[in-house]
Amino acid sequence: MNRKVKKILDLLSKEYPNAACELNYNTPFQLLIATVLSAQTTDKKVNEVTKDLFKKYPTVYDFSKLTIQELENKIRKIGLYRNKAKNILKTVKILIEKFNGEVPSNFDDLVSLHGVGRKTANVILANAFNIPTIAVDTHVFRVSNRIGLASSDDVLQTEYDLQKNISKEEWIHAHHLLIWHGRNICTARKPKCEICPINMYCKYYKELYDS
DNA sequence: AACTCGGGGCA
DNA sequence: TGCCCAGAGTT
Repeated sequence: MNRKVKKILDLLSKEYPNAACELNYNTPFQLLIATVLSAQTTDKKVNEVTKDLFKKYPTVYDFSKLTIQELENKIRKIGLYRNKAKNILKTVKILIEKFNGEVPSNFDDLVSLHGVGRKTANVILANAFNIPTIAVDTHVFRVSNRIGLASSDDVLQTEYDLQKNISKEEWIHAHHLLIWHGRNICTARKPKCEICPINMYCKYYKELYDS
């Protein structure tokens, strides 16, 4: 990892010691469901729904007994609930029929599931299977672009592949730091550059300051 | 590349 | 009220 990246992550870590993924789950399957649900919404909302859902339907086999209408009703307070309910039940069927009821632990199988794209697959690989990767969502992408850390998620992935000096846990923490930073400080509109702890390293802020 | 899904939170 | 959101699928 290059020096600038490390310095930026150190600063963020010091500034936001409690930044972390807040999704509630106990198993890879529950993480899969929670992550599919989390698209275009917040962890807080997802947890409100999954708390009751995972208590009554903890496993993939429990989910397989749900009808589409039942699942829609249970996740209705989250947006996009029709698509998500449909995708989840399709995925549950595939997990049972093709993957012996287990969540697959490789990228290609994960993205073959309904409702699971590149970002969700990486979240599952990193958090459930201890596999080095990083999920690039809109926040990570935006923050990375602004500070000149990377111009694409592939570059961020490469950054991770190249460095072997920090643990997976540290890198996942770094990932959550970037997301937290993107949601709260480095927002898409009206970013709070004046209180940003890493503005001295930021290409976006420098251009703003120069103009 | 553009469009759609979407209820709820917040200004 | 209007705007926006820890994406993915379709056209």
